[in-house]
Amino acid sequence: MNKELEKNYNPAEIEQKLYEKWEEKKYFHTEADRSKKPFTIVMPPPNITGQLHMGHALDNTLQDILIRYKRMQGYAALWVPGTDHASIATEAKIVEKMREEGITKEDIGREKFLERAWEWKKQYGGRIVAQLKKIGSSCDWDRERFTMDEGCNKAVKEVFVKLYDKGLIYRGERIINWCPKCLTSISDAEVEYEDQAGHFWHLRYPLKDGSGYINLATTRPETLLGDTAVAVNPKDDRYKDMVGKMLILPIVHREIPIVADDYVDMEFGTGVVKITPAHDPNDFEVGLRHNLEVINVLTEDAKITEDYPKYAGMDRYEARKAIVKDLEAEGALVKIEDYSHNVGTCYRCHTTVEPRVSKQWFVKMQPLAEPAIKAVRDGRTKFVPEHFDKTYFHWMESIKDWCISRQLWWGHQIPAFYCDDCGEMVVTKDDTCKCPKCGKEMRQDPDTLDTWFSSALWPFSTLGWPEKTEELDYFYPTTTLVTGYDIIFFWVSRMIFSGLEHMGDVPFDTVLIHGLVRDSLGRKMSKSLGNGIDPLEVIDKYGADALRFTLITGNAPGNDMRFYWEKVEASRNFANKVWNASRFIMMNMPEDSIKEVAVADLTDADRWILSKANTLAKEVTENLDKYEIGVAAAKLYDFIWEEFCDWYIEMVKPRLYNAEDTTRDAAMYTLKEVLTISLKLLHPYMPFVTEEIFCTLQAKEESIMISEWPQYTEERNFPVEEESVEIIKEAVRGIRNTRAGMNVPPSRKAQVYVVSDSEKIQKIFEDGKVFFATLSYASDVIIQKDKTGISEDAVSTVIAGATIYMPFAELVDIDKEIERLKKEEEKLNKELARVNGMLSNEKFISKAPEAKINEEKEKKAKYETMMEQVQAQLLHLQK
RNA sequence: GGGAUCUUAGCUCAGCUGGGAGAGCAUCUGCCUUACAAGCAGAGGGUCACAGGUUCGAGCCCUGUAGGUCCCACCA
Repeated sequence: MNKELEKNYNPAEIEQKLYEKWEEKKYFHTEADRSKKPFTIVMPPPNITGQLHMGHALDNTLQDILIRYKRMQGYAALWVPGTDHASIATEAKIVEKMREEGITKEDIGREKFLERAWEWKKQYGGRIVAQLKKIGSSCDWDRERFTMDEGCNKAVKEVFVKLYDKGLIYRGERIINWCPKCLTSISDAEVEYEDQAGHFWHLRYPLKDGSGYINLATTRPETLLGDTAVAVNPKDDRYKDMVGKMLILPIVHREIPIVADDYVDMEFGTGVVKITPAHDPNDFEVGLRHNLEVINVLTEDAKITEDYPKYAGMDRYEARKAIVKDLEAEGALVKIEDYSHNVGTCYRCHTTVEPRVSKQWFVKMQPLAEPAIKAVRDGRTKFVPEHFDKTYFHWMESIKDWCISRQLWWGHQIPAFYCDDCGEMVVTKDDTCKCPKCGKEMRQDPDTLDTWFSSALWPFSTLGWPEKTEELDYFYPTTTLVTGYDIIFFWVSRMIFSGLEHMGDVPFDTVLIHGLVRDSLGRKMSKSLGNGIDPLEVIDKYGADALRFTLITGNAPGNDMRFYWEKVEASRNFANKVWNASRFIMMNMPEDSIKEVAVADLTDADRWILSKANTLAKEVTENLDKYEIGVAAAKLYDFIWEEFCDWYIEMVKPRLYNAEDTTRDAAMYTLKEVLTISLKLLHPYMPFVTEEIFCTLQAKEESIMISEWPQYTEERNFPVEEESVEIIKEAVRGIRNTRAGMNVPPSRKAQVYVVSDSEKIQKIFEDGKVFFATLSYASDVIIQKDKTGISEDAVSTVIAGATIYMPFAELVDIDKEIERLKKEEEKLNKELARVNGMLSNEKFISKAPEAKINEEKEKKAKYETMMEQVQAQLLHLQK
């Protein structure tokens, strides 16, 4: 024994050390190298306010697996990391912190506020980066970016000015979604709808001429203050005569008209809608069509304005109560109904959003969306799983203009300047601007841009755009984008149209979509529920490899998964299995290096496992190329644990323990070879254990990270040997089964007779005698062509072409043995019935592919011989 | 209202282009066999939601039904 590993794998001690080594050696750094093919991933930038959660852990594990795999395959594999300034989230946190100190934004002013924000960034921006390192992310930290760094700022301005000049960015007074808590506009995508229990207040508005009333219902009585009309459907006979008449608005006692508009659904309610253009997007549209006045009744924090002294200063819900009370007093309230409806809330703070008319900046979406839809339709960008393209199309096809201005300070300030004297406006990349008309210093628009405006440029801004860099030329378009389905709208779609618009090409070939990590009850992990599991805690307890493996196994792309500690434990056990198999191999490794062994000197068992490993390399590679990451992981798990550890290592033990064995070198060679292949294939999934073992095993090599990815080769394909070993495995399983059924402990060895008249089978067992004996707990293996000399009461097991007998000294329970054989007979009968059914079906014979037919014929022959053997044995025992 | 997706063992989930139902955990029975008890050898357990259809053949493809999850949508 020359190299020693501890009995159990202890990740804590190893991970930190290895990560530091990798960073030091610059393995993560990638240059544009024309002799290689590029493989590029840009990391979805986590928010600087954020802490690593399971979503990040999953997202980054997937990316790291792909990057490590491609790097080993010899690609110039670049993974660009970075963080997002997250304007609204960060600003909210800073404001909150200031509130605790008793100060407001306005108290300190924009400049001082931004100083605080940068301070915050300095303090917390690094936190998430450190956490990403903990899970083993092999990103190129030399290229780390920030959405508000100099380069990104430049890109943002460039894009803004370019789109403005093309007429694709405009400023206008529109009704937008306003968050009364964050005090900013938000885009349509940032509104989350939730069902809320509310009421339907049925009101009646009197006609001015005193000829009666019109009944209508509303969920928001307080907006009545801003009503400037009532609308009915033009086809509605009930109200035909009333169109054009005037109503007296209750409480306010303003005269408002009855207008006819198609928007009104005759079937719904009374078929009458009150129109409040300032506080409802549909009403706004109706207002535009009928030239109605827009009366704003709410302040920016959703309180009634000074225009209505009785309610001034009340927030919208207080005002609602007061107004309902007054309506009742005035006799305008008909009835109140319970009603559940969909209410828009702010995706950040979940305050009910208030539609509000204001002057904002917008991106004109139609011209940008069209090529973006086409790009995905043409397959220039593919979603995995594919069906997410439907989500994308649906959104893109019904997209409205994107409100990009925010009434926030933390972010990219809009590069538009106004002249306070003459009202001139200039959009420019310059930091300051003089009025082209009157020469006066202009004032920059105080608003900032939506956070997603800068992240939309991420795939090219991080590579140097708008400069023409070598990186941009070489690494763009990026290869794969890995992200959750929850941000297809926010981010993926915007990157696609931005890439097409500014780079003239899609930003990535493939979008790999993953689901959410939920708790063990299937609930979303959330702060408010307190059910979140900290990935760092998992790493501390079980290691990063175990966490990574847990997150990607047993899960198909795009599907949500549940987090179970038991699953982490199973993954940890797997890491430990790999560790111990390696430990075993190294314990038996000779001091001097292992000899190269010629193929001719390999035993069937060696060829069998080499062949299996060879196939594994092929399959894992194919699976990874198809983004079937979980499937590949399962294959690795099965191969390493079952084939390699439970079978091959056990097969090889007698050869290792016997110094005289002439095939000892071949065994050592094969063990090391298969272990190395396994480690390499496993490395993208479990980078730490594999590196630690690899460096001990392959003393001459620097790191598994930069070693070569195993490739399938014809020379390692041994179908004949595979078949032979599988026959012996079948015999071993039969023997173990028989023994277990009789409760014979492994320590109780027995003679094992292999009886077969097939020379081929005799030879297989002759060649595999050494390991067959160990695996079947045999004291001795005797191979012969008939039953000569085998005790009458020997128990048996049947495989195709051979019957295996185990005479035990003591009496065995004959009845039990008969019962077991009968069960066997029954099973074979069923199989034969199935095969015969197929083969006697004329249509099957005429239509099924020939290979399939032959396969079934072979099975039939096999079952028939087995059946004969079982029946012979039964007959013998029943005598 | 539209769309997506799911329904497979007690639980959580895999199942690639249609060709004899799998894993992990749990349960049961034996084993401290000198790599690993975080282990080894066995066992039990499934009308693949339901109903049709296509096919020689369906967990997989098509249609419908039921239930769950999610997304989108202006029904006041």
